[in-house]
Amino acid sequence: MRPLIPIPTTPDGAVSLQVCARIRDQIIRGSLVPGQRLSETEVASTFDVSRQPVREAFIRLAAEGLLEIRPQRGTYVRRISVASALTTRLIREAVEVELIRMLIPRITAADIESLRQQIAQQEEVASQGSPADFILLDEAFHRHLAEAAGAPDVSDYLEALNVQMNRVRNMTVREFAPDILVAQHRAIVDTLEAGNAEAAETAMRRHLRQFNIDLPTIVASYPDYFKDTEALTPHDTPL
Amino acid sequence: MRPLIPIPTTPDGAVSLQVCARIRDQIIRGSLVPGQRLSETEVASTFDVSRQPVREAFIRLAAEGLLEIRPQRGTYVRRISVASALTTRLIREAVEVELIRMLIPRITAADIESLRQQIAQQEEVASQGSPADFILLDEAFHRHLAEAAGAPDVSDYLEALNVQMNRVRNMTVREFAPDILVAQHRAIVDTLEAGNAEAAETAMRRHLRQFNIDLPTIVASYPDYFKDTEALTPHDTPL
DNA sequence: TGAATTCTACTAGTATGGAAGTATACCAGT
DNA sequence: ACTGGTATACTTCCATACTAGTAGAATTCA
Repeated sequence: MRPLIPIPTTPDGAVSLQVCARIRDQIIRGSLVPGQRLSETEVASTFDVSRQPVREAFIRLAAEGLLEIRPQRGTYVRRISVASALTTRLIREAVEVELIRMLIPRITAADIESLRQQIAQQEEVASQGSPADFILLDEAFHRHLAEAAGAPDVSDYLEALNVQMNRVRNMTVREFAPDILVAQHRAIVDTLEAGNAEAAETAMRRHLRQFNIDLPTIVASYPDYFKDTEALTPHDTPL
Repeated sequence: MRPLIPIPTTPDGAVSLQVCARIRDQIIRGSLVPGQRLSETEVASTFDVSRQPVREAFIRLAAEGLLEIRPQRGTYVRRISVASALTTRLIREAVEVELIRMLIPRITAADIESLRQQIAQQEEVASQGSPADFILLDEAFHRHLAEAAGAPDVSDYLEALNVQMNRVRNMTVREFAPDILVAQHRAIVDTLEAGNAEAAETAMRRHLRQFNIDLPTIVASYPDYFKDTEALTPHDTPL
């Protein structure tokens, strides 16, 4: 089995939570690959703790949809469901479009400026940074949109929805082309600055549907990281 | 402490999951009230199992947002956050409006008929059934809309989002006026049948914003079932 | 009387042993 | 060669004992 990367001091509270955080990180960043087996005993000895906290960490991660516990059989890193990735993307599009609508009448010049600065940062990281770094900036961008729209809490839910999609992005370093996303971000800000509601909505939809364009290639490259691969007939028409 | 209702045979698999399911049910149906304390030992002896499976059930329920585990202190039925209830409602509105848009071009006569039948059932239950029964019918109605729109999986996510809102409905039997909701359902179907996209969208928004109208009264009646009560300045304008 | 302190009875968290179940390798019989 | 049974080495799950940390009552001291 592919070894777990050893701990570099996680100064959290309960051991169970520390283990949970570390494994979650490794799954999202892709160093634990979908389908891989994780044994309670093995992880316990790796982290040098007893089995119980590991078990509880597994339960939490299973609840988050990152692990799959098959009773008396084994625990595995959950494969990414294509169907649910498509569904969460659809939900995200609906919500972000709504945010755009709320945003149009109340966006300020300061917002525009801040967003442009973020895009500049994204441009740098896009050329030289890792996908994980870019994802952080991307989330910050969308979070700013939600805040400016007057519904900051929404981004918490959106980011939770995005976990599976981010796993995809992180494991496909090659196929991942962040510069396209940066350009789309810029298009969104341009239309927002112009106060053109319809164009902004379209720009946002096009941006989020990029995922549907990329997904088939990725699934073809890493078929056994996914399940439900037959679901690849996205219900949305390309904008 | 208010006693837990003893088990009436839950034929599931693992003990941990049985306990989890029973407690979840009691929280959602309101027989375990927000803020109430739940001791691992006490629950364990009530269900006549050891502490460990109870503990694991608690972890699951905490991940679902139904319990709050305060380390070394105690475990409590989570109070309902007004802020997050408002946020989830907003998200739901965005998604259901998107479903309406997808639905308009593809809805069939059979769909309309089925929806009307469901409304007839709702009318019966509204006058004599319990909130829990009505909620089931309500969810079925919205699920049918999602299926007809070609995105059946969306309802799974929506129902998960709705858990906290349903807790509110279940504990407020008095204030709960399902006949208003039935009328709103009928308005939605009417506009859908007419093929009027804009009107259907408006009808759906009005329907879902009913929650924002009801919430202040409910919070005033049961203040200590909530936290964040100061968040009660909903960001949406009444349609 | 009042305030600080210690003691006690809780709590959740962890460690460990063993029970029940599953998959696989091995071997016997056809 | 192939099928069927069995032993074995796993797995997750549950029970129990113990640790550590918290809240509050009782006690002590000013």
